[in-house]
Amino acid sequence: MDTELFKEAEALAGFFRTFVCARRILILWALDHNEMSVSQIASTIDASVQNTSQHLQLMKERGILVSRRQGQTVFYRIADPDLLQRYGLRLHHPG
Amino acid sequence: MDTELFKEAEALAGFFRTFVCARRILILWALDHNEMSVSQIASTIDASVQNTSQHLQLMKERGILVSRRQGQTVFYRIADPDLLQRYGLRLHHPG
DNA sequence: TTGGTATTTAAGTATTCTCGCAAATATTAA
DNA sequence: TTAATATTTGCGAGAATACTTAAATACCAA
Repeated sequence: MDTELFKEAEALAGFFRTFVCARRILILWALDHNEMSVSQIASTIDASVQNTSQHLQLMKERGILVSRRQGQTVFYRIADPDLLQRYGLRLHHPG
Repeated sequence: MDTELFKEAEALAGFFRTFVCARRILILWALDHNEMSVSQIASTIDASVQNTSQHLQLMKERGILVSRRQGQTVFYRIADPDLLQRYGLRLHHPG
């Protein structure tokens, strides 16, 4: 078994761990072509601000989101606009 | 928070749980355009036959793999040939 | 039937992960 | 400084999961 191959599989698996949580997928859908504050996102996905912040941090650490602060408010957005398309993450039945 | 939206996010998250395990990604790479027996796959990904069988069962239950038996041997293959492409699962640096 | 090979299943363990709660930090305004 | 708002962080409980070992099942040949 090739070690390099296993390492690449491990890296890809780690990347996909981002998408195993429904709330994080809802966050990605909310941020599709949008920038939103933490509390706006929390409200949208019906989660606590703390929990939302934890998810946002995790996705930021993995390079999936970026953030900017404006006063007291922190806005998050998707780093790569093509992310949802590239990884088949789009909502299938929008409405 | 729309319940339907949450249910779809949950379904997609469940689907992505398939890809959070390096060995399962290695299995998908091994089966790309190939059909292989359980023991062949186990040998290829350097895992026990039991563990490999468990992963194969899981992916079959989720509709990702299909199998056929020929005598004592069970062969697995990827159900949808476009799966790896559609979900960004391809090996980035093939060698 | 008996024996051999291929695969599946069951049970137990250790690790990982999400979440809620509470406390801490950051920024602004008075 | 003090108070108010927005966000982040630390901690512990409960659930989910990958792996190992051992046993069971399926099929074929003699």
